[in-house]
Amino acid sequence: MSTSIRPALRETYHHGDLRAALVDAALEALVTGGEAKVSLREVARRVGVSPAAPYRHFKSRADLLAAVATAGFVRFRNALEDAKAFLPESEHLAAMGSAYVAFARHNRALFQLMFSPALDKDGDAALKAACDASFAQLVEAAFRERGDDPYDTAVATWALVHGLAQLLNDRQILNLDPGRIDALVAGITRRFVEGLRAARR
Amino acid sequence: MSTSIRPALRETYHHGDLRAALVDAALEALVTGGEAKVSLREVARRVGVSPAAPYRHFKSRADLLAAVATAGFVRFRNALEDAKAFLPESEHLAAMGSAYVAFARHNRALFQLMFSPALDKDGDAALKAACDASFAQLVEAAFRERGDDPYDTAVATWALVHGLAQLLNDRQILNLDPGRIDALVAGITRRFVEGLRAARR
DNA sequence: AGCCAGATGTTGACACTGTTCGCATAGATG
DNA sequence: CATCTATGCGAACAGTGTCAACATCTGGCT
Repeated sequence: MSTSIRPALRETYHHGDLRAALVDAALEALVTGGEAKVSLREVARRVGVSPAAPYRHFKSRADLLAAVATAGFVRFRNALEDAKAFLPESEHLAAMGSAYVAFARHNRALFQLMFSPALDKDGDAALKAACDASFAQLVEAAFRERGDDPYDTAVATWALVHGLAQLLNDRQILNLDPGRIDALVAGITRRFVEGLRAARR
Repeated sequence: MSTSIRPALRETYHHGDLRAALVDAALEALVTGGEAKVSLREVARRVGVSPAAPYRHFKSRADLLAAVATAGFVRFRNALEDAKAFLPESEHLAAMGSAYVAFARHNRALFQLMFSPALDKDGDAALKAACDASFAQLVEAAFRERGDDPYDTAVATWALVHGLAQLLNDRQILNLDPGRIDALVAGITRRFVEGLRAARR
């Protein structure tokens, strides 16, 4: 999984694939210490390289974070896709809703970063593409559910699961045992989808 | 409005109400430059005080941010309360939903800070209290709407508006002219509430 | 009134960060 | 082989959070 080849000391002057190694190290730092812990120097240190070396691959700290977020959106997209596979279309939206929240809960710091206001999505084409690819699936499923009013339906669904993910991650909702969270999320998204169908004309 | 009395130079050794002035300055810096711009030194500079002075009133930078967020939640609570005033109970939930999103849009940086994962809500009693007070109203209105299933209803409503606010603020939803956003939000929350009623047994 | 204790603000310092510069080296290319 | 370019190094700058020691003010006691 890790692209970092030489952990602390390396004998070759050039690293081989420093860029990927830096992103990996940043992801690790992100998981263990949160976004604040991801500093260029810290990441360089982990890879065993000089403090200025990352600048050959990233314009700035924000640029490194954007690369990490991009990697996150790729995983995110895959998670959403996996969720709906082998399921009838009628269950796609609910399944992806649950998967959306599950991803956020299992990748807390990464999810936070992916939706951090510090990221400049318009300035980074790769990031924007990875991000849009994730949501395209959600929108598509929403369209199948309510072709008569696809835009509002997509936005509402997206907002619901995104809000759930956000509130759970910020520990805003925690007066319940962790085991019941999955049931709660599944119940809410399911009921929401049923509500959509009931309102269909 | 501002508690800062002496803008740049002051003749008295003591400030008078430095704590409030610092919070005000931080709020200003937050609005103009985002959370990253809010540094203890910068804020001290704005108030015209030495770099270490803030430490007499705040344990750390995080502590100052928590104070700003607390002030934000007080405003937030008032905004929600104002929204439902002079309206029949049947419209409370929808009105507060719109107000929730409106507040987020009109106080972008502040809203981001209020829900920033960097804030330690459990560690700051005042912050937690101000935060809980805001949501208590939402929960109460949700309870009136669906007394048979209040918890899930409250969570779902909260998640929906929070997600909308978040997505709008992160410019995730922007393929529409600004004038129509209000209508979109109002439409979605209203339809959501109607869905709740239709599903009531 | 006069004095003292505590609260409040100042100065100076340390470690850490992002970022940039010029230099060194390795690998590819002719 | 010589050279060119990409990549890594080292030193330096300004800016930051944070702390400790010192200075000054203010309220309450006698």
